[in-house]
Amino acid sequence: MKIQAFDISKAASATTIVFDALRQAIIKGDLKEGEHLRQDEIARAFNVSRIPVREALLKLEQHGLVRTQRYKGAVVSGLSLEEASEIFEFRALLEPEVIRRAVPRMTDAALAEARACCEAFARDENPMHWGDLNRRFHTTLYEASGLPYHMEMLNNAMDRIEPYLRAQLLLSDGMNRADREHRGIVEACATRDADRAAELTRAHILGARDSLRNQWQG
Amino acid sequence: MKIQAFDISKAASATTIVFDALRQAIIKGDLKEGEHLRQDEIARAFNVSRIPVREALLKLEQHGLVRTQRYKGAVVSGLSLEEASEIFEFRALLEPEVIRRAVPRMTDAALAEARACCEAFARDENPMHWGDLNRRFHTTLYEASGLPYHMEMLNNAMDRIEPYLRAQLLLSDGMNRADREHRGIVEACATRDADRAAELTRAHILGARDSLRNQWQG
DNA sequence: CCGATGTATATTGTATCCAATATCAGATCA
DNA sequence: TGATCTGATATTGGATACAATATACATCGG
Repeated sequence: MKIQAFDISKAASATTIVFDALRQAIIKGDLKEGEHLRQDEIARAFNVSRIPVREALLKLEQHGLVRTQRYKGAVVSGLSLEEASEIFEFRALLEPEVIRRAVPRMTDAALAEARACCEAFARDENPMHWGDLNRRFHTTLYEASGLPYHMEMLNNAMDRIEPYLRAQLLLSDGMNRADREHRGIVEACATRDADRAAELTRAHILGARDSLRNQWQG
Repeated sequence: MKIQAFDISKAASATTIVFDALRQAIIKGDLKEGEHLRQDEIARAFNVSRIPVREALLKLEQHGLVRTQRYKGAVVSGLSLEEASEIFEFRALLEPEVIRRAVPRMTDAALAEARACCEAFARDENPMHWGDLNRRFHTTLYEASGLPYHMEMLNNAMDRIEPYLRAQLLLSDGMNRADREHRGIVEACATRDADRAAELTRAHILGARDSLRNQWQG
């Protein structure tokens, strides 16, 4: 077999295409908090019937990205400061443990990739990319943990606070500080100091939460 | 208004009815790991079309209770020992922190209800009720935490390991030990010793994980 | 007899249609 | 004038119908 084959059962169904597009739009902030998502409108936009749209909206609701009310439809669900803080605290609980378990099993390739993320993060002028790079950085470091359930929960949590994360990076010092802290975490991993990596990760996340709080409350 | 009114928009849609029923059936073990869930069959059983059934299955998939493949349908998804262990560890990370935050705000009524759960738990002869009572016990203690996101994640985690939890309680000493540990946790809460409550909770969960591992591998 | 291929059936994915409910503008009445 | 009722329209929930795909079985050639 010379042809480039792949598992077609994982190919995109209409539902997943719509879901991915809407998810991106919400996370990236193109669809804003409180905005109504009309099934008919979305269906026309994607040239499908309302059925896959409804299923996509259902998935978005399960992910907490929209809220729906019977016969009223779906609206993009923002987070209060309290709710966002709680999710940062959720991360602050999980991620230190995840990285602690990952450090002993981390390959040099993973470390190299994490460093590359740092570089790209520091160099990239486009704030729209920062969210992605930040996420790739953390995911890269966590992959070796062998804790897929934790990772899934974290990805979900990240989805919900991504707009806040971006806002926080846009602060005067947000970007520089994140960069500094990221490099500290990588170095702790490189020296196989799991406890230190965990503690730095915890401080990194709680610091982001505090800076968010200060920003919002003035 | 003398009539007993309630928010009808929260009334059960066909989708939620089917979802709740299937969720219960999976959690209670009536539907077993690997079993196929045929849309048509379920639709006939509930006397609805396949649309609400599909939406229920989608929700179950998001909760991790079934796995679906395009054009192949949904099967009840069991957990390997590894996966179950990881979820216990997830709980062991979250629940101590949740109870720590709940202790200072816990009302006497909540403590009384938790104690009542203990009593009912110890007295009830029907193992089918133990899972529910165990869950109500923990939920009661956590409610005052003011951490709804954590609670939601925990409820989801509990759903997935409920069959394992029941199996573990059925062990010779499982039930007695759980009862003892529960009472210890309540007393720590009653004396407002948050750190002790957290530590006991952690030990309680990790102990359950270990006993599960021994049972399965031994 | 064995494996490959074609065909029938079962099952899921999606489109279209109808019913139930919400929303909003105008009419009605104090 | 202003609040309430009433219908028209918009929108969602659910049912039915059709298309795409998988699965099981029969057929055929060797």
